[in-house]
Amino acid sequence: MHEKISEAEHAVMEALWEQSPLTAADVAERLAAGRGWSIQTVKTLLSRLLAKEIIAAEQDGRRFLYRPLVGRDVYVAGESGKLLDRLFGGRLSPLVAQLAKQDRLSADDIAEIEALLKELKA
Amino acid sequence: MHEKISEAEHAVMEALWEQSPLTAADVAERLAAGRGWSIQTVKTLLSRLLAKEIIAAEQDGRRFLYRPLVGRDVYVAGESGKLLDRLFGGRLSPLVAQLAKQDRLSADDIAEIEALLKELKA
DNA sequence: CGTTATCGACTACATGTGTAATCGAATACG
DNA sequence: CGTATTCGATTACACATGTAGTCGATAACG
Repeated sequence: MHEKISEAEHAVMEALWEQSPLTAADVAERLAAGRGWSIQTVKTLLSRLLAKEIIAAEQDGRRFLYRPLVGRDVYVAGESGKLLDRLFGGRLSPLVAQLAKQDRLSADDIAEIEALLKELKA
Repeated sequence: MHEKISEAEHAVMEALWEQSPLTAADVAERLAAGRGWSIQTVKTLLSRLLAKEIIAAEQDGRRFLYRPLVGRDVYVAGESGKLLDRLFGGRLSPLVAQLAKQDRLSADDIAEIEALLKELKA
């Protein structure tokens, strides 16, 4: 089992999931928009992810190329599962009900989910 | 806007959402099963929640009776929304797809969600 | 070849979090 | 009435996290 990914680390992972391998500078550049971190910050986060064995680094001359060891789908599955377990007793329908109450479901969403469910029953 | 509720604090909140008002000792007793915290730990968490104005305390003789200031539904809505935004671009259908892939949807779940959606369209 | 930019490694430091221990006041028990 | 228990408040302390700065080595530039 891999260790916890913090919020800031998650931002780094998103960059690596979008494309990899990348150097620290690449990652920093991709995150510059949203987060405005210094390159040092990005390097620290990469080191921590490396220590947690959530990414791997391959040496390329003087620098490293980083790549994810954990797939985005695995991460997303874990996080979704945790939320469901913590807040909804592991059941999805209360979540759907909750989101409906928040008006976070568009007609398109509803149609899409219905199609998905129909697929599942088939 | 209220502040962040940590994992440990969330456990305390669940006790208070289930019943309130409660004394620190009551809360500790209810959490004894799952977490096995010392009473001091529970008191610290209550103090922190109080400082964050997530709960309120009403004095009752020498001790306090604690009650939530933030409803469970509000908390749950916030957490669900954050997860959806962070991992699914704010859309629900990819989450459903994800959970389906994990086999976390029983036939009952599917039926229930379909009923919910039908309701929403009406 | 000398200077500057850059690399990874190490260090820093405030704040949040988990998990209590201690303390002085008050109360309950005997 | 004296002692043990309990209360809330204050303090403690290690580890996680966000956010860098510094340092010694090296590479790129002029």
